[in-house]
Amino acid sequence: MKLATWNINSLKMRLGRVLEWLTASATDVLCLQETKLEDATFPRLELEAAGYGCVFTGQRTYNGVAILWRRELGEASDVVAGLPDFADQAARVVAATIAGVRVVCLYVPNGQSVGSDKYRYKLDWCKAATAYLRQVIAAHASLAVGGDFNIAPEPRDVHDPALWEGSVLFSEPERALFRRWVELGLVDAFRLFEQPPNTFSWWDYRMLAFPKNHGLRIDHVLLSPALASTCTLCRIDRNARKGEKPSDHAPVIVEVAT
DNA sequence: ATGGCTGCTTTGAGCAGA
Repeated sequence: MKLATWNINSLKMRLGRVLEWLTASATDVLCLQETKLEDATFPRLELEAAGYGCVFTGQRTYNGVAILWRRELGEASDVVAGLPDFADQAARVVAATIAGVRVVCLYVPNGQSVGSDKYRYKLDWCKAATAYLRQVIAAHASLAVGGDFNIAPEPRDVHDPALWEGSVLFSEPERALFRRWVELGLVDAFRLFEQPPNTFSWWDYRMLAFPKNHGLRIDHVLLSPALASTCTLCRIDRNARKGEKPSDHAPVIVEVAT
């Protein structure tokens, strides 16, 4: 199974790009973040016509997550939206079981700046996510968590770690929360393999960040130990950041056996 | 060349993203 995660920064703007990329990359399951669509306007029929099933939870303007999959894989089961035990107005989590794999799609809050109310919300949200992931790990041996985590785990995930030290996306409390998820048993699929240095998943639209490769690796696929033991590839498709009207994020792709 | 923000919103300046 090829499974990927991609913050698409408006699915309305980029549905065509998503469909082209799904076909070209032969992706089986895709987690999307920042769809920015209410459920009533989600392009379910277009996706089904193209051969993909979808589950989603969304809202106007902000947030919104979805999981798409090739319909040959069958139906999704046990669809759950949101974090249990966390009152959240934002649509940031959706989960489903597809072809025997529990797939959790996350959009972690950005946090805006260290010390802000939004940063506090990010830390609280991540603590609730930790409790949720602990439950999901206990219930599902075959688990993939794909998402925009808005956390760069290590200095090598940041183009200029000295510049970013202490900033939102790379502050120590955020990195500590990411380590908690690894301590629960989740495996950062990207680090299972030797990777080209300076591989990132997000580049600011401003300041020529992409051509200068001034990026961060903040989008991740975390795997349960059983699924990680079958993982044969993890890479970031930098090419998807090119061309007309790209998202500011590139997809992260894994291959696992099911 | 991959190029100097983008998408969204009570349509137009301000917010949010990261």
